[in-house]
Amino acid sequence: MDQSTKMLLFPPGKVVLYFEKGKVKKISLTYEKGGPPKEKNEAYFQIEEYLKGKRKSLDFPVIIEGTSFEKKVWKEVKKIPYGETITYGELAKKLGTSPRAVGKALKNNPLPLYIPCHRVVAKNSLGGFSAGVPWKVFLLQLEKFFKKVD
DNA sequence: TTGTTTTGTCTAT
DNA sequence: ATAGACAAAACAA
Repeated sequence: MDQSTKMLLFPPGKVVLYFEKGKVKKISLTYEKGGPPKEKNEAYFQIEEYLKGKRKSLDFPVIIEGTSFEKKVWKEVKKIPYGETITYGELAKKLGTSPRAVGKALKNNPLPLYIPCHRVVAKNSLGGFSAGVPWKVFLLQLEKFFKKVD
């Protein structure tokens, strides 16, 4: 990881991006305070727009490292449309595996937001979130709010 | 509602 | 090999 910087919007904290060879390798959601990003690049720009509700999909160069199973899960998660949710069980069914295994893979997601694992919820509750449930709640509400807007 | 069992994958012995 | 941990779900009572 050769660079990282931070950005703050109104959310629970700030978003930190880690790069390698110019590609985003890890996205970290924290609860610290921080200012806007000092480094401007496409990934920051897109995430900033996303957090303002002005952008509904993220697409920038990333490096994804994980087991083949995890990659399979993450790929499926990336298909979930903005503002919509799916349950661990439904996702597991699509992949021919178990909800428990899906949760485990999502927990390991190195690129939250880019891989929108916040859109995966439990059948009768929110389910968990590696960065903490408040972030999940925030992201779901953000998308619910901006879903209708152009 | 609450426990208890079932479940696939991963990590660490 | 095998045992234990999980961002879950299904079931019994």
